[in-house]
Amino acid sequence: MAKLLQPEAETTDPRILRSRRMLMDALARLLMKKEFEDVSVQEIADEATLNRATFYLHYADKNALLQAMTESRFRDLIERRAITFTGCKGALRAIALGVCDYLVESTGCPTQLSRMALEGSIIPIVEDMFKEGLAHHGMAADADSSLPATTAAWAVFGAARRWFQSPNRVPAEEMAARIETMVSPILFGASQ
Amino acid sequence: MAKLLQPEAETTDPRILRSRRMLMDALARLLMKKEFEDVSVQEIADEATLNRATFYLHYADKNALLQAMTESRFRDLIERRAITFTGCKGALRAIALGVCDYLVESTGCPTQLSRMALEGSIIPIVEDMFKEGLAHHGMAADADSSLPATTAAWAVFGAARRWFQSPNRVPAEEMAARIETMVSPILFGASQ
DNA sequence: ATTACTAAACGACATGTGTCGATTAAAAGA
DNA sequence: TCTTTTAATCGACACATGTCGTTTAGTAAT
Repeated sequence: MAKLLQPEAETTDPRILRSRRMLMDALARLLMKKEFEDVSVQEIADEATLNRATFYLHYADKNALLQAMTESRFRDLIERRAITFTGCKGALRAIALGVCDYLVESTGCPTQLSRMALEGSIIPIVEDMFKEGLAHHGMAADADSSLPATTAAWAVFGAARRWFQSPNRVPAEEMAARIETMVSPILFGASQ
Repeated sequence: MAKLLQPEAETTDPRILRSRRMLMDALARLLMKKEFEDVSVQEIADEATLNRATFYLHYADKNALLQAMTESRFRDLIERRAITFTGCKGALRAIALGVCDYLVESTGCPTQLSRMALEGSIIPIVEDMFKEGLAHHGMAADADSSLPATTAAWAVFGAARRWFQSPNRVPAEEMAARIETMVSPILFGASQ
């Protein structure tokens, strides 16, 4: 495993940003035609009109690209909706709805999801939002407050994933409400 | 992807059982020396004193073997403790403790866990236990009762995983109790 | 014991993976 | 403008992956 270029987005070099954007876009385009497992690094590089070696300057393998792409696009969706977890229940529902909608609009076929490791990119983001919200709400952001954040994030993702893969889906809004009901005791305590 | 032999354990042919057992044991031995990512199918086959092609008769790739091994060993642990989810809170705590202990005793180094997809094998088992328990408890095992089971399973695994990766772990028993407190409203409703 | 069945072994193949060193070219500062 | 820096390209390499057809040998039933 050779070292990559700038670890994350912490760069302003237009060449780096351009290459990463093109790789993500290329993968997104390929995923509309075939399954992730059947996409090779060579194909991604070709689709992005980049050399295969350039791919490895940025990502360790195609899974790392998938992770980065998922993270970037999920962040976009959250930002587009201007969701901030203020620590209220409504925000929890909005986040759950965001996860549901993201799965629908990003993953063509539900069967694909099972083989893709999206949890690694989505859950940490949701977790951070919960942590921020709980900190804003007065609770200190120590290890005690971050355990519920982690647990709630996994619960939300697991529920949304299950919903997305179920044959007859109820509307996303209804699912988000049910997730809120189930998950809010984790964050706010069983009393509320 | 060629088709494999008997889909799962539904075989009595001693040759098949022997090969699978040897492959799982070989992988377990190799994981004590190096990371999963650095283990090749050839190494696994050599360690198991089997031909590499024989590996592919049983598993699609090394991830599939890891999944099968994890599932088998986690089931063993549950069975050894004779845990049955009767629908009571105590059973939930026992299951949470089982997941915590499994992570400790099966995964050498916590950093390995992040790159391994164990959730795919552990969560479904926990989920099934929850479903069974809820059904026993009178609730019908329809889609409505299985959503909490899924959600709770993800929550338990996420919390246990976080605990396992944290630097200064509290005792597993204490963690199991905290998981029980957080997760039980998902299964039993926020009222109880 | 003979037979039918089929898992395991073996060698070989095309393709994909990850890395390397050397070269070219684009970005940014003097 | 010139210079420095470093990303991108290119060809090549050793190795891993997944599959195939054939042969060997273990299993189970007659």
